[in-house]
Amino acid sequence: MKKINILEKLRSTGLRPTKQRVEIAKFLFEREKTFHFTVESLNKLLSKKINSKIALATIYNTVHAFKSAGHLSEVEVRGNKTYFDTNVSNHHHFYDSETSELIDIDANDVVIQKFPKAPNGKKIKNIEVFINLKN
Amino acid sequence: MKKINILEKLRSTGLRPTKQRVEIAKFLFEREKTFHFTVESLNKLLSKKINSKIALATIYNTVHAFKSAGHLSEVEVRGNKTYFDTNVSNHHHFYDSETSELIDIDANDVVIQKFPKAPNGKKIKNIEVFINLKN
DNA sequence: TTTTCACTTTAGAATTATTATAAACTAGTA
DNA sequence: TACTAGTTTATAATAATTCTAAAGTGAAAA
Repeated sequence: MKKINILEKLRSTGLRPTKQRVEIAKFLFEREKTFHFTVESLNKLLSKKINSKIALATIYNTVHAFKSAGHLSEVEVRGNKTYFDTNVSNHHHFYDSETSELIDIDANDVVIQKFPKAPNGKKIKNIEVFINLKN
Repeated sequence: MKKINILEKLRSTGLRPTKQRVEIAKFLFEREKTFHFTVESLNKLLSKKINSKIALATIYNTVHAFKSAGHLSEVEVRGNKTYFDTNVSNHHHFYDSETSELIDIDANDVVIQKFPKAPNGKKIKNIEVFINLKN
């Protein structure tokens, strides 16, 4: 993935490609594997990686902007921090509470044979499977 | 469920049955249906329900003590608050983000036909299925 | 029954994650 | 080039939770 695609990716979703957004987008999306992070971990990694400092508030703004634009998904994890995932396709997760590490599971690797129908006037938005690990 | 059972329930798990713990335990466990709550909601409900005020820190302490003792389970919900559940058996959840409401799903109502094996030296602790609802 | 002490409660301070504010900055258009 | 809406920034504010240390208490021992 080249820088030009990052610019297009941002513009295509109405996000003005500012210096900070491009830096963050390159860091997040120019990868082979999907990437899981919290705002805190991203902030630390970015401040090591790049020379120019990006304000923490900007990282929050940007991550939320990317999420709203569909470039990131938010992963539910027990605990106080919010995890994000560069994999925005429908998929599931392993969670290793020993290391606080998330691992993607391809949607095709999980088959749910039976599940209840939604209550009263509700519909099912999506089903998330979360496999907790131990040693 | 009678008060004597509450006392036994606490004692059997090494929890000294203090006035506050018994009050909270009665409120949580003397119910027909399972009960989902956050510390904040529990605090509000308790301060309405009972005359003697219980400190917020005590509610935190007690809920965590009950969780460690296996009398409560913690439910993963996207967002900043931690939800607890009086249903400690293996089961799943609907989550209605419109109302922030959790609904239990019996373990028997979900059948997972296929799931990946745990990575490297890890084992699967449990599998949680989370069905997000929309209107 | 009284004493004792480890466990518990409490109010308030501290911490942590996140959001709000408002002033300075800037990408894209006119 | 100048303008403007959108963006960044430092800092303050908020919210959830944990910490602290002093006072209180259940239950075992005397």
